[in-house]
Amino acid sequence: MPHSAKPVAVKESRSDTRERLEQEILEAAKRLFAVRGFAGVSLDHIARDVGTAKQNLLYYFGSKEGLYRRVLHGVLDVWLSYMEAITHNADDPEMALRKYIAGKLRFSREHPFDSRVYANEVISGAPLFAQEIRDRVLPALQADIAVFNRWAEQGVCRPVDAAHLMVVLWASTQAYADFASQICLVLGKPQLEEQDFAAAETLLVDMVLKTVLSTAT
Amino acid sequence: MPHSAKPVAVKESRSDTRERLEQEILEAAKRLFAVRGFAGVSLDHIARDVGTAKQNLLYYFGSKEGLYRRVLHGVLDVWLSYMEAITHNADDPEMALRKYIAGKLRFSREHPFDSRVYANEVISGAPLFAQEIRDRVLPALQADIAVFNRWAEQGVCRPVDAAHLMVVLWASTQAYADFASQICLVLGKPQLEEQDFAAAETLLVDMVLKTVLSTAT
DNA sequence: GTCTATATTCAGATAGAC
DNA sequence: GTCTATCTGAATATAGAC
Repeated sequence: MPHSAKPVAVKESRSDTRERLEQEILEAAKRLFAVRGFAGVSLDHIARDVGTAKQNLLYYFGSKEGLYRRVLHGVLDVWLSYMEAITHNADDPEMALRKYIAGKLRFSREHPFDSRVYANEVISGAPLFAQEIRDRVLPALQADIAVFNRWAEQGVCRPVDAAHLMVVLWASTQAYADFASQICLVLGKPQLEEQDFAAAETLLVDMVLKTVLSTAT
Repeated sequence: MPHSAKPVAVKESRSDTRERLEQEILEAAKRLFAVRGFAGVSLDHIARDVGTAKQNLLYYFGSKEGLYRRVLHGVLDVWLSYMEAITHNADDPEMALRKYIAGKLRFSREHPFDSRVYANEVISGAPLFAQEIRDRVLPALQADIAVFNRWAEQGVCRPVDAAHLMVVLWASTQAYADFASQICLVLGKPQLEEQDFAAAETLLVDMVLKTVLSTAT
């Protein structure tokens, strides 16, 4: 590219490069934090993974904790984007539940590292994450629970303990990311395949619909 | 105690002291590893917690990894002791499932740190634990799955995907230990109480029995 | 068996040249 | 903005006195 290119274009190109490198760093950090936890990963570790020096990570993110917070923030963005099925289908319980389960399992399949970073943080008592969970996750969960309760009032579904049902759905679907290594051992295969997620979805949908929609009280 | 006490008694008393201190160290290490992970805890940390010096931990356990392995081994002992409900009630599906769910929830309630150490290790891909899981956990799980399949053959329960049902049970019950901090946020209380575990048990038993025992195919 | 002292490695973070 | 060099603290582990 000739040096006569417009300064604006050059500037954008440079900031694009920086943007891309930042994203690469965040992705690598996510993968490593997911497996070894915050304390188990060094900046050197991450830097080598993306082919740069740890000083650059500090230049970009200020500190290791700063980098980790950025990772957490991105994880939560992804996490929340898969959470909207229930409130977006509030007029059709069966559809809402089917889509919610399918979406959460897709999250586990497509973003296993995000799921594990989240799990690690929650297991630790969410020391850095608590406020963000309170501000962003809790409202989403409570909206879902409110929808369940409305369904029960309207008589379109059985009165269930919505909070605990959410725990079951949440734990069962995320297990296919967080505890994949053990599920693989049980299934006797090196890694989970599409059919395993399909089988999980069939079972979970069956269980939940039987519980929530059955006519018997 | 006079010095004329029998040497054997003295010896036993001393090894008892050592035994007790070792147990104290293992308990403290378990609590800390559960929350901060293997890399997130230093020997100093653990030593201060039990009121001794880190050199003693090294004297007792050889290395940090040695201590961690001992913790893992103990965790697995506890974990397995709560797993026997299904094979011990193989002639009564409803009883077996009720007892299994109740037992796993009791494990989460009574041994939350064991559960979290186990979870941390599995999320990391069980680098130190894989062999022991293969040798001790897998046979137990496969025995449970075999019982399910036998029930289906005998027609006393619906043909379910037993492996995935185990995942749901396992994940849902352990969530009440591993993800307690988030469940507390959702329930709006500082910590889980007996009634929360009771509500979880009611819902899970309801879901599983509806799925496994309902007459419709 | 327990304590003091220390060797050694490695981490996060900073300073300064370019 | 990126690199080399370095500071500082902390961690595992060992040696040796008592």
